[in-house]
Amino acid sequence: MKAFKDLDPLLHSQLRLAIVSLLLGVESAEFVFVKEQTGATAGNLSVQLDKLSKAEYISIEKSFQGKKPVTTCKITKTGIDAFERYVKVIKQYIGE
Amino acid sequence: MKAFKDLDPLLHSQLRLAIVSLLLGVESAEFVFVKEQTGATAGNLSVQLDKLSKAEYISIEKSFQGKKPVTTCKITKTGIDAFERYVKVIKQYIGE
DNA sequence: TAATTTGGTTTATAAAATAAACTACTTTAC
DNA sequence: GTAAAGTAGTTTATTTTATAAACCAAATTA
Repeated sequence: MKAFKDLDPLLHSQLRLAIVSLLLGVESAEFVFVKEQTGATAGNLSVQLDKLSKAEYISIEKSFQGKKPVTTCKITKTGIDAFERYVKVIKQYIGE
Repeated sequence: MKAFKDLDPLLHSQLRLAIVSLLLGVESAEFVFVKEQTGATAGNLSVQLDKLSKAEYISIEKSFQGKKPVTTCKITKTGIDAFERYVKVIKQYIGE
């Protein structure tokens, strides 16, 4: 049974998957960097980071670097676990 | 660069991905079978099959088995190619 | 000091998923 | 034979998501 609901809908989104995948490879990343790497618009990115943050898949810290506001994102344990589950399911789909 | 738009949006949908993945493993499949395997509602399935069919990722044939209408789905070359591209991209995301 | 850039957020619009209602039969029960 | 229930879907309406556009505040540059 390939129940389509098995794929975590929070991760199964073009942009959110790219974000989480990116964050997995780094200690943390700033808003602007994530924006550049994913090619997302700032608005879209802001919304999706918020969703991931509310689910506690990532943590977000706001600070200042000199006078510039800096938004720093970091994946959480919850996020890593969810991603690993997602990978297991998607692998069944792509037959690996 | 993990541009989030690289993931074919037609395939990057919970249900449509499940459908295409399922069809890849069989010669062809009937509506009711796909519905059972994916756990989709008939309405949702009807809509998504239509989209895949319009993009020519699958072909749909309607016939009768005795007196019952039967909708038979089959993946096309276009669908297989699109799926293979999708797999390449998603693998970059899940780090394989 | 007026435009431009930076780093975002908020709000509006477009697209997708889902559910509900409906169609067109067929089968079963009375 | 006819009323109720089942099968195999489609169509339409509603809700949820994704995306884009508009906006804001502060800083920088011309």
